[in-house]
Amino acid sequence: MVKITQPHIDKREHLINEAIELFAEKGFEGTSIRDLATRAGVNIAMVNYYFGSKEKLFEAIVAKKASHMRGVLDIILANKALTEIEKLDAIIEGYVTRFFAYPTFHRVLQQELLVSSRDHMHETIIELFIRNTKDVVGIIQKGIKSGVFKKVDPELTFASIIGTLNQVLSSAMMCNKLMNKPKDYNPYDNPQFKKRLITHIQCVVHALLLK
Amino acid sequence: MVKITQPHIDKREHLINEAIELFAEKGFEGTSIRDLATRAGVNIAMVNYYFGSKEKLFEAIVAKKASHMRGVLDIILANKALTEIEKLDAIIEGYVTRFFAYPTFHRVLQQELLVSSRDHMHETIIELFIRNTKDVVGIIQKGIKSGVFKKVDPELTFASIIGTLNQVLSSAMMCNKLMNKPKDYNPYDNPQFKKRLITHIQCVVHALLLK
DNA sequence: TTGTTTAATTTAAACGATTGTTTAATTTTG
DNA sequence: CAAAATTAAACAATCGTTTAAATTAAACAA
Repeated sequence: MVKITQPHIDKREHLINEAIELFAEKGFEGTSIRDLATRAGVNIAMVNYYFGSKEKLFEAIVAKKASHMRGVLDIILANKALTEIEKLDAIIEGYVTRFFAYPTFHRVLQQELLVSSRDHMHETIIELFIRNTKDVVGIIQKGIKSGVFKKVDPELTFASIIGTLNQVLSSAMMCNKLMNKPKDYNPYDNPQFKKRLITHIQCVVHALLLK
Repeated sequence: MVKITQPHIDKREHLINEAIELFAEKGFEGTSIRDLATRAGVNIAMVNYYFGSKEKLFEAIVAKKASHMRGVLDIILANKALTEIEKLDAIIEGYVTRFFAYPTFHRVLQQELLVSSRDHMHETIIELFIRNTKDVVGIIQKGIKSGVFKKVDPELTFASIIGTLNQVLSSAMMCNKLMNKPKDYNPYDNPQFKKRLITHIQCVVHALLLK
């Protein structure tokens, strides 16, 4: 007898992945559990069975995926062989690579940053951002103190890095219009576009910081 | 006899303004018409009476407020006395001023850019962005051709300008944490912070473009 | 001004549909 | 056989919207 349903190794993970796609497209409130259950091919009750509630599913999503950039940052920060500007270059590449690998997830995070009604979730995401911000700001400040960097605004410089990336990530349709690609094209699958973005942000940081 | 209700010159406008605040805080789907009616001090039926539907209320919001930057851009573009870099500086100041004057409205727009489920609304907002993008990109390309600007990526340069601004705008709580302000502080009311942001973005553009 | 008529506004109540969640029975698994 | 997973069905609550009656405002003739 042939199995009709896919052999999901971990149904929890499958639900999380499908939820990210739906949340990114329709938003958290705009996505119903029935939408999700249908799309994931499971019963309506399974979401509450696995996660307890819709909101806890959201927390599970954040808990599972949001801390990845921490590891990347820690490795770069611990690398004594890198100069400050090389660290920043590596961080930029790390961010773009990560965001391009999971564009829908980071769209969900951005949505939650904009919507402040789910207080706990909002603060959790901000905490993550703040820690990363302080690390990058620290590198910039160190470079300024040692005289390698010009005296810029460290916090807003990081805002420019992440902001540029988020701007590109916020709407695929907009990217496609600007690149004359068809409407349903996925710009985040395009390695040339990814390279172009990395180069641009690095250029911005170089121009702003290096004397 | 004293009037109990406030003398709203235009109830339509009052509803729009309250809706912007609620949509910015809770999102479009996260805001119920009952929420809005209660907050605005009107009956539940009034939203549909004035706008026809919740979605048309949203369209009314966009139609009323979204085209303002066009006028600002047109004036700057038509000013023959300005050099390219002066135009860009003026555009940056215009954008920051506008966004700081109506931070909640622009948060609503950003949300709608992230959520692509309401197709018509999504495209409308993108059209507005695209037009403005093309104008700014045009200035940068002109500067590059005449040899005044370095050969940068014009589209992504605009993404950096708007992206930096949107990043700052996306969460007041984050701004406050970075500036060591209390949780309920409104950073967009702070003229020094506004000046700081204008200066930073202009610095970025100068560093990136000027030889 | 006056009273009358018509239109615009506002209201409370109800509409059906959909929401997240729970239940209790059933099937699958180890 | 016991535990875990899955199901269909129902739960109360809330959603956007509509209705039909009540109120207010505007228009107009006398």
